[in-house]
Amino acid sequence: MALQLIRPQPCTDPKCRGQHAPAERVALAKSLCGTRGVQLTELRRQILELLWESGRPTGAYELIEVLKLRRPRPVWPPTVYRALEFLICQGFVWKIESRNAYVPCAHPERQRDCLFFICTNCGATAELEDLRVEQLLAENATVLGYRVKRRVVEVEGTCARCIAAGAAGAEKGGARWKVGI
Amino acid sequence: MALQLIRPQPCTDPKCRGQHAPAERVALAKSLCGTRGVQLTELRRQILELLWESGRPTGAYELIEVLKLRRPRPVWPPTVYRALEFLICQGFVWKIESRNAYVPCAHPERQRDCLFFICTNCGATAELEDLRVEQLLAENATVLGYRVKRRVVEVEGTCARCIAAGAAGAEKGGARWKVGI
DNA sequence: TGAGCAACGTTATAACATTACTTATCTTCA
DNA sequence: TGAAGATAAGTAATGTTATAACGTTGCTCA
Repeated sequence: MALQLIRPQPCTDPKCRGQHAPAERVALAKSLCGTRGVQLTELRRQILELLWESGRPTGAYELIEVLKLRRPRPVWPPTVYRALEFLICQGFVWKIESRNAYVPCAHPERQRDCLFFICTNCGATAELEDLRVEQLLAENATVLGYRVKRRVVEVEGTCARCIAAGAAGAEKGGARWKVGI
Repeated sequence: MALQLIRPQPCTDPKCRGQHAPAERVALAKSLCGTRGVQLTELRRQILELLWESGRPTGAYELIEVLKLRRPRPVWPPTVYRALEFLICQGFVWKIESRNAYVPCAHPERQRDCLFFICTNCGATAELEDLRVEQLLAENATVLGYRVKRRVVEVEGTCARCIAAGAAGAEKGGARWKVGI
């Protein structure tokens, strides 16, 4: 059951102009798991790959659909949610709270909270770090007396491609998986 | 069916050290609705009041429970979601995306995106504006070529009171409504 | 050889949200 | 007055997202 559509994707972090192939990112995750003494099992690997292939925030139930087609036996929600929890804990995946959907993390080796820019038209998601934002949030937290655990920064808008295409509410989809074989 | 527990709450925006009573905030909403030519109906007003009373992000189904007790006839999800949509559109309520829950807006007259600091222990939520954060996000959006529509900034942590109380995962609740009469 | 553990399977259900259609209420103007 | 239109709310059903609770598998290691 070979995977389809493994192709490079531009890294959306301006600090990293390179290109990342999903396979390469999955290999990095595998390697980090080795270092950390945890397992990137087949299911976990498969979910991480699917997220890389998708190219947009993807819901758990969408993943379940695809996994049902690609795996010998059907997969149920708790299984997928457990795998997602693992991937999130290890820093390989982010949850986009404003969409109840998941995206792969471009730089799991970094382990910092990121900002996300999400195109409401095509779903394209850009992930980046900005320490200045983190600093401002920390500063505000101090003023309020809060001890920070997690930052959720999600900016919804329209991406450059969709602006160029004049799209401001036309299509809704985004990438789709080639399923089967 | 008079409301209980209408008491002042500290404004969590450092730019505004005053105290806001829920009743006063509801009156402001009423007045703004008048100006805008829209109606703050009984149901909408009641939901806004409940959110002010609650003192923490409150889910739609929790509101439904209370409304079922306080209103002559039961209330169903679409009714509440419609009212919430109205309140959000008018800037009287925010949705906390990371919790699928709702909080009243301390300054509906302002109409800007806010930052939220949410205590994972007691639910206390601080709302504030920081133009510097907005600017940084705008700057990043420009670099990425995104046109910004909405910002979601939610910082999870522990509030000063819970830190002082040594609580780092004990209770889970927060304010509760006095229901009835 | 069976205790301990991590991962996954399975059923059921909780929690959050929307669709589609109906009914009520209010306004306005012929 | 009362018909037409607009706005809001009622209701049943359903869709979507997430977790609880318990069982099974397969591996490791004493």
